[in-house]
Amino acid sequence: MNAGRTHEISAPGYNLDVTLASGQAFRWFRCGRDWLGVAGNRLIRLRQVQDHITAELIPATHDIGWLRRYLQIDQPVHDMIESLPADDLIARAVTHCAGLHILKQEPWECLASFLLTSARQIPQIQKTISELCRELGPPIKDERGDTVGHGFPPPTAVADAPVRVLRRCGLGFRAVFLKQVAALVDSGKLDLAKLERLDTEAARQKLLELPGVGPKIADCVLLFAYNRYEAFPVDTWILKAMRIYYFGSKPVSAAQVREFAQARFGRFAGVAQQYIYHYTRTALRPQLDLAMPRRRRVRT
DNA sequence: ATCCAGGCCTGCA
DNA sequence: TGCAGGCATGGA
Repeated sequence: MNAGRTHEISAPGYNLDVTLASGQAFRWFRCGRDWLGVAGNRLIRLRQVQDHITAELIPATHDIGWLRRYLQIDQPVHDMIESLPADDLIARAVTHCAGLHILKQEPWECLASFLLTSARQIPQIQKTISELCRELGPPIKDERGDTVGHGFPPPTAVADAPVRVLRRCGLGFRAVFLKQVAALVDSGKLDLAKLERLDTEAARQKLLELPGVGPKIADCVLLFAYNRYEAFPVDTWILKAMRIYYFGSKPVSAAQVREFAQARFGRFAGVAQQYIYHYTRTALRPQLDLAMPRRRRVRT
């Protein structure tokens, strides 16, 4: 083993699989028992065995404090969950996703990534982001100088890229939004570090001013980059599940569901959201298709 | 072929 | 304020 290349992290109560598979971050891929991904401009291989996570990093480093922080190893999710109402949906989700943690991602990457999520499926999002990084991201080199991956492109790189290049990565209509937001960050008109100091509602308003960012994406950034655990993103899956479990399948709006969740789940609503989201997508999906079948075209 | 995807923006009532 | 249609692109 090269010095600084592999590390052992004690992580009792942590479930790496559900955490990385739950659609918070889009640069992780399961590789047998391992997870392979890029974070902090390093290629990282992670494997959990019982209460320990092994991390292999390229380039090597002795400082894994930032990785602990990214994974939120010390996050007291158990205590947060205890504070949630123990109703049927929460109980099922918490059991199904035991050990799921909320990551703490770099704000620019998180914002840019979720800008690309609208009206797309997760595998497609992953593919697009991979393309974007390969096209515009800084190369990651191993000790022999070979390129083994790419970091996430900084705002400057995206702001300077022609829309045509972004489109080539598969961004579609989101290309213009991403370029505009990148320019705002690059110029300093949007200071993502400063959002950390604002209260959640003020930060949310700032995010909502951005082109292509609405309530759902803003809440994702608040939750996954700034760890504002009260933020409750309402996507199509959350909407379906919440309608069924709390509204008797009535077609309530996303805004109504969000208001309801804020009141019911309180300061850890976002944690509840991620558990419900992953549970719904993995365990509940077939039942949902049954409960709300796709509309068939009516023949005339 | 048609619908939908971790939505958002615009235009119209 | 609320809602339908449009937006690029690809998978089911």
